[in-house]
Amino acid sequence: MKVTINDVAKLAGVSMKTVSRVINKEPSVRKKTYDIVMDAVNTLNYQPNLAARNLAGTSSFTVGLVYDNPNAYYVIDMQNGVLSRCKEEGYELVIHPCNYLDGNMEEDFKTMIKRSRLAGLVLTPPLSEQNSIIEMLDEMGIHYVRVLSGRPTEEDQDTCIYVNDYAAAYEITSHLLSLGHKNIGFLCGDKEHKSTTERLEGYQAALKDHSISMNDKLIYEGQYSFESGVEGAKALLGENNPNNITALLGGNDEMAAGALFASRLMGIEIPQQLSITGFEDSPFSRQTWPKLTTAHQANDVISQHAARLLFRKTRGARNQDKDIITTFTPSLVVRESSGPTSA
Amino acid sequence: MKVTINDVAKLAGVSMKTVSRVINKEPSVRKKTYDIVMDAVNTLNYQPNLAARNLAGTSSFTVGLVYDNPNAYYVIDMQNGVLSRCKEEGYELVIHPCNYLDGNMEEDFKTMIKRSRLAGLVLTPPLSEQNSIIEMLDEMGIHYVRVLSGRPTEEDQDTCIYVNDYAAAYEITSHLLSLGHKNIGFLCGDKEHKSTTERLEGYQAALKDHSISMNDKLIYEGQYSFESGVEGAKALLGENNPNNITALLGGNDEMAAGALFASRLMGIEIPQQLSITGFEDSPFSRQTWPKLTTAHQANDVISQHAARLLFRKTRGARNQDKDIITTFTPSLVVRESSGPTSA
DNA sequence: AGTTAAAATGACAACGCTGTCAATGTTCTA
DNA sequence: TAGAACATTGACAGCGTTGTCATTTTAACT
Repeated sequence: MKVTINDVAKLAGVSMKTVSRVINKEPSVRKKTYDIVMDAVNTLNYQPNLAARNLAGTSSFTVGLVYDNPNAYYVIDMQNGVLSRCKEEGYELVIHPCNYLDGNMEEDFKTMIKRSRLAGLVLTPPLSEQNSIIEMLDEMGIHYVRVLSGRPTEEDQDTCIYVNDYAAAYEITSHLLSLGHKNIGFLCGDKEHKSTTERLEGYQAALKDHSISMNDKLIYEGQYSFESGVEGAKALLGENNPNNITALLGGNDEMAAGALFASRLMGIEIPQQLSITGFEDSPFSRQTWPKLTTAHQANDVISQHAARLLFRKTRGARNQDKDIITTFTPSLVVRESSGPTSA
Repeated sequence: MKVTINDVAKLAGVSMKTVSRVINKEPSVRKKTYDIVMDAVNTLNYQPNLAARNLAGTSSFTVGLVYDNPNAYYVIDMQNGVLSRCKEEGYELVIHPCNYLDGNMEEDFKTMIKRSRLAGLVLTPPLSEQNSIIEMLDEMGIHYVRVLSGRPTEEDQDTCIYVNDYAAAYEITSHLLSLGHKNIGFLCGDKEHKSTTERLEGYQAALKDHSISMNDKLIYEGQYSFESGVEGAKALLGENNPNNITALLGGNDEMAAGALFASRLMGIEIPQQLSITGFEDSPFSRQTWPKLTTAHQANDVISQHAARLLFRKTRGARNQDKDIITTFTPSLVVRESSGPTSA
């Protein structure tokens, strides 16, 4: 029933070690031998045992995905992306949700790493921005790849995948400007997050390029949550909309949905009286009324590339994956929540 | 740097095997010895190596979570529940998203199982309902626990966790009835799913108990998706609401949100002209306008118990966890989407 | 063909743990 | 208090791989 490397070796008439070489795609195996072994592998439907591989080898076949993002859609997409690569490469995925508020995160990490020696980690924002964590990992000598909000100017192209929120925010803002909006509010996330400042800067740059002066009163800092979107919209639009805002940029889809909700409460018609945009294009940007104009972020693709980058690092020479994209720019998706100014 | 069982044994002045006994909580270790060993474990901060354990032992320390549910919130909750138990018990979790449409699911399963021998699987609906899968697992001799929609009448209390959708649907329907609604529509999911038929029966039972006759025209079969919720609401309410429906039961929160969306399109005020209810209490039932009345389903708790049940099976005598709940009934949460009939 | 270097393969000991079974200690019985 | 019965511990092999290093085969030269 259970097929081991020995069974394959016997059937192929070679040594155990040669089979090992074949399944690890090591060089210096004659083509002919390779084929014979692969035939045996296929006939027996052999699957190398992960535990044995992890135990015996210097490198491991387990990668970890670490996240502290409360957004379920985001997490699932990241998981699926990494998982799809893992499957192809014969790796196993260990997921590690965590909470930056928990003081013992460091301990937690160490435990995880001791228990199953890891090939490396994929870190997702906002946790991937925490320098203390990066330092710890460096100290421990753990490989990792970070998914970060940022612009391709930087050069850690070996350990980072960038999501260019700046450019995306610029594009969304430009979209609103082209619809005639002048007073555009921004419901941004927590400023601790890099994505927030990136998106904010993109927004500001677009305004500047259209010669529109900045107004801090149009910016509300929330926490990327639905609730804070509600609060933000109320704060910016309340008391008869003193700043005459005609469009609202949501820091993400949830905040935009919150703004939509608040608009309903205040009797504001969307998009006739107010345009609202989201960010991320999570499924629920299509499940609001009206559907949200947003920036599509291909999280599954992003995480696939993160995994590929990790594998490239991990396996050094054996794997020189060249087509890894390290910068992604979310792209504008126009739906019903944005429209021309009525004025 | 790397602490092994041998280091602990040396420090404690006992044999490797005794340390093994302690960390596995085997009986027949003298209290005094146990304490000495545990002291050594703590001083060295020892973490048993999972790969070695899996390789050497007859039982494994890896459990799998299998799902084919597209609902991200649901999946995350299930993951977190199982994960929290795994952490406590020193197990590792391997997640396995899959697609029942894929023909090669069986192969996929086998591969996963061969690669890392598993202690067992937690199966979630609707995949947990597929008899072919259960048979396959039985054949392969793999332990599993199924999370299923159903009522506690059945007796597989050793391998199943039931979610009593029947009772929950009964409760929601009763809620609507008590608000004065007589013509209550039902936007149900795919009838292939057990949850659909359970919810449908609960709805029908409630109507019956209130002496309201059934009307098939009030039932629309969708696919538990937002889109099908939109379609269903249009179908039932279109052409001037021929059946004079005043309340709509959504098969889940997404369908309810779809119905909400459709109502907007049709100019129907919620809840003044129409009450709409969801099912599951996923985060987005709080992110619609108005917020959804729904049935709260504690998915994380459910999956924790599923994991506990699996561990009990797996470890036989060593673990006689007695407080495992095997039946959960989602409970009514009243929000703004339901109200009294205007009539 | 004879030599040498390089490429391809194999033998065997790890990896860190658990299972088996034998060897001790301990407690109880008569 | 001897002897049996049981509780506690330890020695050692083996889980299925990979790393190391020795050996054989092939290719590349004179």
